[in-house]
Amino acid sequence: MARPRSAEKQRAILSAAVRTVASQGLGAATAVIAKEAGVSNGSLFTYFGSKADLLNRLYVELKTEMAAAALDGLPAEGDLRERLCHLWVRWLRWATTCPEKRRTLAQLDVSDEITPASRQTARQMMAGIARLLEQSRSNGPLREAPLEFVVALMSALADITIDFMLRDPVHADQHRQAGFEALWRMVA
Amino acid sequence: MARPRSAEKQRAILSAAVRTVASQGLGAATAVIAKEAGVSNGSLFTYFGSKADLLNRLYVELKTEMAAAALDGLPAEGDLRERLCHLWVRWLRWATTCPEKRRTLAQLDVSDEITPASRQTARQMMAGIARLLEQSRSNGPLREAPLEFVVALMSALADITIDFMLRDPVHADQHRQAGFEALWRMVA
Amino acid sequence: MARPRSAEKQRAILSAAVRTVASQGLGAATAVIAKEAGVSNGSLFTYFGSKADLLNRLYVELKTEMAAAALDGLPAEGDLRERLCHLWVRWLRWATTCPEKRRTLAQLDVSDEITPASRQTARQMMAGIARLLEQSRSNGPLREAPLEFVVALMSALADITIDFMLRDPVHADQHRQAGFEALWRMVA
Amino acid sequence: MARPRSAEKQRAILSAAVRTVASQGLGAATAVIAKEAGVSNGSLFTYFGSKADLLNRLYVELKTEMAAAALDGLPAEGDLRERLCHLWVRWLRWATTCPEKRRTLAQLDVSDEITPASRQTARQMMAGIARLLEQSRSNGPLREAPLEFVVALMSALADITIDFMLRDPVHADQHRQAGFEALWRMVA
DNA sequence: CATGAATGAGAATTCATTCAT
DNA sequence: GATGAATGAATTCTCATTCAT
Repeated sequence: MARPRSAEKQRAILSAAVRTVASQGLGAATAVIAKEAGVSNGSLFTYFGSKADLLNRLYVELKTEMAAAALDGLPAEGDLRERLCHLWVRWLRWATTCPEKRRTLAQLDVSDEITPASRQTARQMMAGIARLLEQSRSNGPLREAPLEFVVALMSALADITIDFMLRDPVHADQHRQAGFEALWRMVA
Repeated sequence: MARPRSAEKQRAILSAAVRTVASQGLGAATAVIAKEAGVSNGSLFTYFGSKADLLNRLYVELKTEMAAAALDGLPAEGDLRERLCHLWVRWLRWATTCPEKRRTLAQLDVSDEITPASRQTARQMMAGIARLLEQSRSNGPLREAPLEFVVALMSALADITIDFMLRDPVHADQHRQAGFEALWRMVA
Repeated sequence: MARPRSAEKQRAILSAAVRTVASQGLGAATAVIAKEAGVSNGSLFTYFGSKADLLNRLYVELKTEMAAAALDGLPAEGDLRERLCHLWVRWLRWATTCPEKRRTLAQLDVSDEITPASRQTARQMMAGIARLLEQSRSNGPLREAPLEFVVALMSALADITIDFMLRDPVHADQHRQAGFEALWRMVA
Repeated sequence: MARPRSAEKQRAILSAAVRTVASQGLGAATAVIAKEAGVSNGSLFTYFGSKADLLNRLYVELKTEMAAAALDGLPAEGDLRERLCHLWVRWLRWATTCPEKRRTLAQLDVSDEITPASRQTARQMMAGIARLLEQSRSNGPLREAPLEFVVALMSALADITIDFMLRDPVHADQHRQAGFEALWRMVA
C-alpha cells in the first residue's frame, strides 16, 4: 500500500524512458522523458536520484523482463535441445514484439553509465538461462569455457538474429532457425 | 603555398580521439580531444568538419585497420580451417594489442552518429574477411544464411572472446582457442 | 504550482535588451543581456526560445509602445491638421524621451532576423496612425499612392526629424516644426 | 601603374562584398567574401586592414557611385524642377538596376562599424546633390532647415520609393512619380 | 606578395539538477 | 509531494586575424 500513486508514476517514467531512448539515444534529455511520461521534470528526480540512476534501473528492469519472457513456460524437464529451443523462441519473440525495449537495452548495454552492480544484478536475472545453457553445453565443446562466456555468446547470437528478423521480416522464421542451429552447434 | 594541411596533425587528432573516447565515451568534448592532440580548438574543425565527421572517419579508419590486421599475411591458398584460424589469431592479436582502439570501435559501432555510408565503407573493408568466411561456410550449416549474418556472428564472437582475453589474461590462449572452436563449429 | 513565470523578469530581459542593443548593436551577446537583466544565462531562454525570438518580441513591443505613445490622447474628432500634429508631437516626444528604445528599434527595423509575421503585427499596431494619415491624404497629392507608402514616408520623416532633435537639442522645437511642415505639405 | 594586379583584386573583393553582404548581411564571414572574390582569405587582409576597414571603404565606394549615377548628365542650367527630376530619375534607375548594391548600402548605412569619417566622406560625395537641393528649397518651406536635414529627407524618400518600385515593378513608374511629387512639394 | 592553416576568444544553446512555491 | 522556473557549467562550432610556407 506504500505510495501506490508513486509506483504508477515510476512505471510511467521507465516506460517513457524506453520510448525516448529508443528514438533519441541515451542523450535524450530528462525533461523530454518526463514530459513523455506526463510528469514534471522535477518529479523525475524524486523517483530517480539522477539520470544515471534512472538508466541503471531501466537496464535492470529490461534485462529482468527479457529473462522472464525467455523463461516463461519453460518445461522443467525434457529434452535439452527442445527446452533450449523453447527458450530461444520466447526470447526472440519478446525482442521482436517490443523492438523499442530491445533497442534501448542495446544502448544501455554499451553505456558506461551502467554500474558493475547493475550488470551483476542483471546477470543474476539471467541465471535461469545460464542454468539451461550449463546443462546444454555440459558435453559440448565449450564445456571447459567459463559459463559467462557461453552466456555472452548466446546473447550476442540472439541479438544478431533479432537484427536480421527485424530487418527482413519475411524470412524471420528462417533466421530464427538458423540462429538456433548455430547456437546448438556451438554449445552442444 | 601556405602551410599544407598536415597529415601528421590529422593523425594526431584521430589518435587523440581514440584515447579520449576510450576513456570518456562518445560524449567526450571536442575541446578535450583537441587538447589531447596538442592542437587548437579550432584546428580540429579544419581537419574534420564536425564532431560527427570526426567520428565517422575514425570509425572507418579503425575498421579498416582492424580488417587489415586480420588479413595481414593471410596465405592465399591452403587449408580453410588453418586460414580462418590465422585470421582469427591476427584479429584477436590486434584487438588485445590496442584495447583502446577496440573499445572506441565498440562505442562507434552502436552510435547513431555513424552514417549508413560509413557502415557501408566499413563493410567493404571487411570484404576479405567475408570472402574467407564464405568459403568456410559453403558446406556448413549456415550455407543458406545471408553472408552478412555470418560475418556479424563472427564479429560478435570475436568481440566476446577479446573481452574475456582482456579480462582474464592468464587464460587468454584458452579463450582464443575456445572462441575459434565455437566459430568453426558454427560455420563449417 | 511551482514558481510562476515572472512577468517582471520578462520585462527585465526586454528592457536589458533595449539598453544592450542600443549600445552594442544587434550583435550583443545573449549572456550580456542576461547579466544586464540580473538573470542567468539559461533563464533568458526560458522566457525567449532563441535570440531571434527575443529580438522579434522586442520589435513588436517597441513598435506597439511607440504607436500607443503617438496615439495617446488623440482627439477623436476635430481639425485634421491639428490631430496629425498632435500625433506628430507625441511620437517625437516618445522617441526623444527614450532614445535607447528608438535606437534599438532602428536596428531591429533593418535586421533580417525580424520575421514577416512580426512586421505584420507591428503594422497592425500602427493601424491607428495609418487611419489618420489616410484621412489626411485623402484630398492631397498622394491620394492614389498605396497607404503603406505614405506610412513609410511618415516614419522616415519622423526618424530623420528625431535624429536632428537629438543631435541639436537647442533647436529641437524648430526641427519638430519643420518636420511637421514637410509632412503636411507632402500629404495634404 | 602602381600595382595593377592589386587594383583588380581590390575591386574583386569589393564587388564580392557587395554580393555577399546583400545576401547574408553584415555578418558575412570575410572568408566567404574572399572566396567569392576568388582570392585567399589571407589576401583580403593585405588589401583591407580589417573587416571594418573593408566595410568602410565599401560604404564610401557605393555612396560615391550612387551620387555619380544620380548626377550623371545633369544639365548645368535650366529649370530647377526639371533638373531635380532628372537627378531623381537617375538615382532611382541606379538603385533599381543594382539592387544588391542598394541593399548592401542600406545595411552599411545603419551599421555602427561605419566611422564618422566615412560618413563625412560620403556626404562630400553627395555635395552635388546637396547643391541642387539647396537651390530647389531656397524659396520653399524648408529654406530655414539645415541643408543636411533636407538631404536626409530626400535620401529617405528615395529609399522608400525604391522599395516600392522593387516590390511592385508593374507600377514602378507611378511610384517614381509619386515619390518625386512628394519630394517637390516638400522642398519647393 | 599569395596562400590557407592555425589560433582561441567568443557565440548561442542545452541540460541535469536544485529549490521556491 | 508535485511543479516547473532557475541556474550556470559545458558543448559544438564560427570567425577575424595572424603567420609559416
